Amino acid sequence: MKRATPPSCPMEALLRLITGPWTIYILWVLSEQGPQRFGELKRAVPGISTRMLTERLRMLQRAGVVWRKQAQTIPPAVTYGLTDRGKELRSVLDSLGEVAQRWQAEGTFELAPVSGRQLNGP
Amino acid sequence: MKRATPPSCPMEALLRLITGPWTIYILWVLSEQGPQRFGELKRAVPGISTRMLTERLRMLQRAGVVWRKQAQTIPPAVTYGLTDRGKELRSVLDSLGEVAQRWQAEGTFELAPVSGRQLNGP
DNA sequence: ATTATCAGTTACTTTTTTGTGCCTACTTTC
DNA sequence: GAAAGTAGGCACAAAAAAGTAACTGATAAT
Repeated sequence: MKRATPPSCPMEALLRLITGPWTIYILWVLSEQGPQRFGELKRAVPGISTRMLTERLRMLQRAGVVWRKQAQTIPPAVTYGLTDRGKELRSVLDSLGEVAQRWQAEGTFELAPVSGRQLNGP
Repeated sequence: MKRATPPSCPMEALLRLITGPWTIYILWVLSEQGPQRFGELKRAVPGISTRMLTERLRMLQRAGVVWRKQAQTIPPAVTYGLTDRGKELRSVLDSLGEVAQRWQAEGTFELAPVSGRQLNGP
């Protein structure tokens, strides 16, 4: 049956963006290591499949968070990087990571997902 | 086959927590409206199923973000609320919402999920 | 001459997640 | 005396997400 679609929230889009497996990992690599080519990125995010990487990048691109530059050479060379918007996002991730680390340091943060999906992040 | 499990990230647990449908919505209601009983909460989060609400609350509870007080009356009365840790999380959500609203105001933030799961938030 | 590289795309399969409906057991209300 | 509310639990089915493998097309290297 259809999935319930409750009223939308100002954060919904943003969360839909950074949510989902690999996404933050990708953003992280991109902001730490700078613009990368597809293959580099794939190697930098160990375990990700081509399909997933493509999909996530397309999503981030559509959201205007990541740019894509394609050189019409053979073989093709495609480079991805963070847009200005993407860098704004980075600051959010930083503050998120801050709390995460604080909690981790306190050590009391146990997390046994019941039905939580895998997140796959760095 | 098994899902790929790449190296873990300091933010993984935190993201796994606030990720997933309804979760932020629930946290939001709890922090805006204060402690609530199960039924109230369910009505405050329109469209959520009993199963989902229970599951999310259990998860948040295990993470120490939400407390649960059960009155052994008949019928039973169970109340949920944010712990101190949960309130810390709130500040993160606030800053997240800040960026979200800014982007929304700019209007350039389009988001057509390719294979993004539903997030279901307020 | 076969193979590898690049950046994907497509189709197919499996795994995970979510919704639905039915049940509890007692009390208060219509 | 039947119905509704309370806080869920359980089993089953549907839907969505992610993995896998095979394919693209031209070139460069072995």
